[in-house]
Amino acid sequence: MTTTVEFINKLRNSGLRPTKQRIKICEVLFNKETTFHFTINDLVKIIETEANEKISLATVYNTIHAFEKKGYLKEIQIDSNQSYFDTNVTDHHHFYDISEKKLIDLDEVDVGPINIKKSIPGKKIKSVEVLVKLDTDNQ
Amino acid sequence: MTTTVEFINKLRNSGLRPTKQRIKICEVLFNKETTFHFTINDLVKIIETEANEKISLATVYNTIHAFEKKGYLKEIQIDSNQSYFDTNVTDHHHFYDISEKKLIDLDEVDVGPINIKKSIPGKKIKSVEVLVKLDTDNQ
DNA sequence: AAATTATATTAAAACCATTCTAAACTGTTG
DNA sequence: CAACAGTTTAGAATGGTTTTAATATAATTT
Repeated sequence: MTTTVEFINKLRNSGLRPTKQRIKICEVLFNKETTFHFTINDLVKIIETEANEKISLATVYNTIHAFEKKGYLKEIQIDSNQSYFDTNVTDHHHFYDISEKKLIDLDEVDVGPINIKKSIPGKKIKSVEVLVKLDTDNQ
Repeated sequence: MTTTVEFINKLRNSGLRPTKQRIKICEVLFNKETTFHFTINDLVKIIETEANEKISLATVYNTIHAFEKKGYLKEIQIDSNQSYFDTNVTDHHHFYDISEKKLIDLDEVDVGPINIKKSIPGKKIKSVEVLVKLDTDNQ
């Protein structure tokens, strides 16, 4: 449980003005028991229902991108035309359930270490992402 | 080197009518020394310059999706708003060079086996994709 | 606490990759 | 060759995301 004041400080410390909209989005994203995955559309709906408020789409996009840049969110890319975001910013991989269009976290131990043996001169590895696609198992 | 007749047979055998456009796209995609990665935009440009022909965008999309469904192409998803395709349909992973927006193949041996230790009831693993993002290495 | 400045929000328009539409065209089959 | 089913096409539509430029709000200065 994080208080509004703590979100305000967190925002200010990151150089983001603690506006009403940003605080609301913080509360919606970072006051959950567990981390979760969402699309922008999901988030807008959550804000409308859970918080019974309306934040313009542009602001939602701006805020999410600002939070991502600050490292409070991670973007995950799937074979889809929309972006998924994850409030779990620790290093981990994902299942993607194709039929339900849902992401499921994989712990580091579920995948094991991945050691990339090839390297490209002048380039360094920024991230290693594993995406495991799941299908319905009809025997 | 594959002849036009061979492409015609390949198409017919897959239940795809060998139209002028599909044959041309086969030649552009599958008559190269090596496999490669491309976007729809890349492909349209290649057709226009290399083959000096014009195929409507809708046809290019239709054909690429048909080829993908038949297993002649693989789609690769990157943190981008456009799809990449790969003429290399063997099991392999990728580097993604962020600054150059280019994909580079990783052989199976460059990554090693990945053993997913978690499973979801009623779901089976359809694919395991590793994407290694590369940044410029300025020491 | 008012005035000033800098930043954020907003609705609506623009953007752009992709898909759809429906009319014209082409390969196939008998 | 006629008839049919599948294919191509230009242009319109779609939908997620970004831009615009006017308005509002937070921070800073006076």
